[in-house]
Amino acid sequence: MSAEPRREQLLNAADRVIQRDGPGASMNAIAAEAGITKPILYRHFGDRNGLIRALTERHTSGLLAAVRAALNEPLERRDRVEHVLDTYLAGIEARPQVYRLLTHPEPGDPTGVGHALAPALRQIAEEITRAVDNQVDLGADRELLAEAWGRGITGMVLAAGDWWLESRPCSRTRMVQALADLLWGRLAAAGDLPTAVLPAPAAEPATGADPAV
Amino acid sequence: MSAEPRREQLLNAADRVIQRDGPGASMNAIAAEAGITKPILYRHFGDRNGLIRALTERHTSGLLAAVRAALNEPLERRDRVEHVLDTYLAGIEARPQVYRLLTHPEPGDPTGVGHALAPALRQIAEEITRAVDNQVDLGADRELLAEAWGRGITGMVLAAGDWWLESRPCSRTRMVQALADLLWGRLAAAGDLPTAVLPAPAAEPATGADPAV
DNA sequence: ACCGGGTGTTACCCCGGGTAACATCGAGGG
DNA sequence: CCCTCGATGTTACCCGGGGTAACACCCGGT
Repeated sequence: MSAEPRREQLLNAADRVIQRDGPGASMNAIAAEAGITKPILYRHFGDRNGLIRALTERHTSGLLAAVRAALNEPLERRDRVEHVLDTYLAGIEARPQVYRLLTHPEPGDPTGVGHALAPALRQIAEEITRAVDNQVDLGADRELLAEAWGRGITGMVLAAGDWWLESRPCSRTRMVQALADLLWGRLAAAGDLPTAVLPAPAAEPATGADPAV
Repeated sequence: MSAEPRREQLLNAADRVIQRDGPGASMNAIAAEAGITKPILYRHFGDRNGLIRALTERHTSGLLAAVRAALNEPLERRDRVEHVLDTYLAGIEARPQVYRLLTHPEPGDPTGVGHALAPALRQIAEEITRAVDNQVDLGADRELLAEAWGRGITGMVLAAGDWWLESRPCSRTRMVQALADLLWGRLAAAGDLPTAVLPAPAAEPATGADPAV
C-alpha cells in the first residue's frame, strides 16, 4: 500500500476518535486508534492542522456540493431558499461530526478577526454570494450586498442551526420556515404588539446611559 | 489592598497582554506583565477560563447594555433595527479587543454543538429574542420564531460584522443599511436577473447528484 | 550478499496549564 | 520583645500535547 489507501485508513481512524472525543482529540489518541504512533501521522499530514483540514475537506465536500446544487435548482426564489436551508439543516442533522468539524476547525492562534466563520463555512458563504450576485437584481450596490448577505446568511444559519441542533425545539420543516420567513421580511411585515416598550427591564440600574461602548 | 483593587490591576495587565498577543496569550505572559507569578493568578481566578470570563464580562457589559438600550429605543421598527445594528458595529469597531473576547472566548474542549455563539453573544441573542417577543406580533409561532430569530440575527451580525471589520468594504452606515435591507425582505422584493441559472459552474464533475449528505 | 528507501519505533524537546511546598513579611497576643 | 499565624509571594515541579531526531526493520533490486 503506497500512499492513498493508507491515508484513507488514517483518516478513518481520526474520524472515529474525533467522533468519540470531540474535536480536541489528541494526536496520540488518533495514532493509538490507528494502531500506529505519532510520527507516521506527521509524515502523512505535516501537522495537526493538516490532518484536520483533510478530514474537514472529506466531510464537507458533500455538504458543500449539495448546497451548491440547491442554490442552482430551477425553482421559485422562495422555494429555492427553503431548499437550500433544508439541505444545510439536513446535512448537519445527519452527521453531527461533520457539523463539529465545520464549526470547530482549529482552535489555534487566530488574531481574533476574520475567523467568525470557519473555512468550510466561508466556502458556503462564497457560494451564496455568487448565487445572489448571479440571480438577484440588486441594482448598483450589487457587489457589496451580495458579499455582506452571503456572510450574513451563512452566519445566521450557523447560529440558528446550532441552536436547533442543540435543543431541537421543532421539526426541520418548521425551522426552515422560520428562517425563510426571517429572510423574507416577516420582521418588517408583522404588526406592533400593543404593550410595546416598557420603561425598563429592572436589571442593572441606569447603565443604559453610556452609549460610548 | 485586599481583593478588589488587586483583581482590577491583574485584569488590566491581562488586558494589555491579550491586546498585544491575541486571545491565546499564556498565563505566564500575563503574570509577567502583572509583575507577579502564575499561582497568584490562579488564586484570584481559579483557572484560565475564570480569568477570561472576568475579562469578557468587564468588556462586554458595556456593549450589552448599549444594545439592550438600543432595542428599547422608542423608534419606528426599521429605525430601531438600524440603531441596534449601528450600536453593535460601532462597539466592535471602537474596541477590537472587545470583539476578540466576544468571539474567541475559550478555545477549550467544547463538544462542538451549542457553541457557535460565545457566551457574550448568547446574551445578546437573548436580548433580541426578548425584544422580538415583546414588540412584534408574530401570531401563534411567537415563541419559536423569537428564539430562532434571536439566534439567527445574532449570528448574521456576527459573521457580517466580522467580515466588515476585516476588510472594511464600506462605511458603517452603508453596512447597517445592507443588513437592515436583508432583514427587511429585500431579498424577496428584488427582481430576477435575466441570465438567471446557468447550466453548471464547471467545477467538480456531477457531484451534485448526491443529496444524501 | 549488499544496499537503499519506505515504514515503523523509542525517546526526547518545548511549552502551556495547573499545583505543592516552601519563603517572607506584617499584625496581634502572651 | 518575641512568637505565632495568615496572607502574599516564590521556586520548582507534574502532566499532557504538539512536534521531531535518530535509530530499527523489512523488502525489492543489482
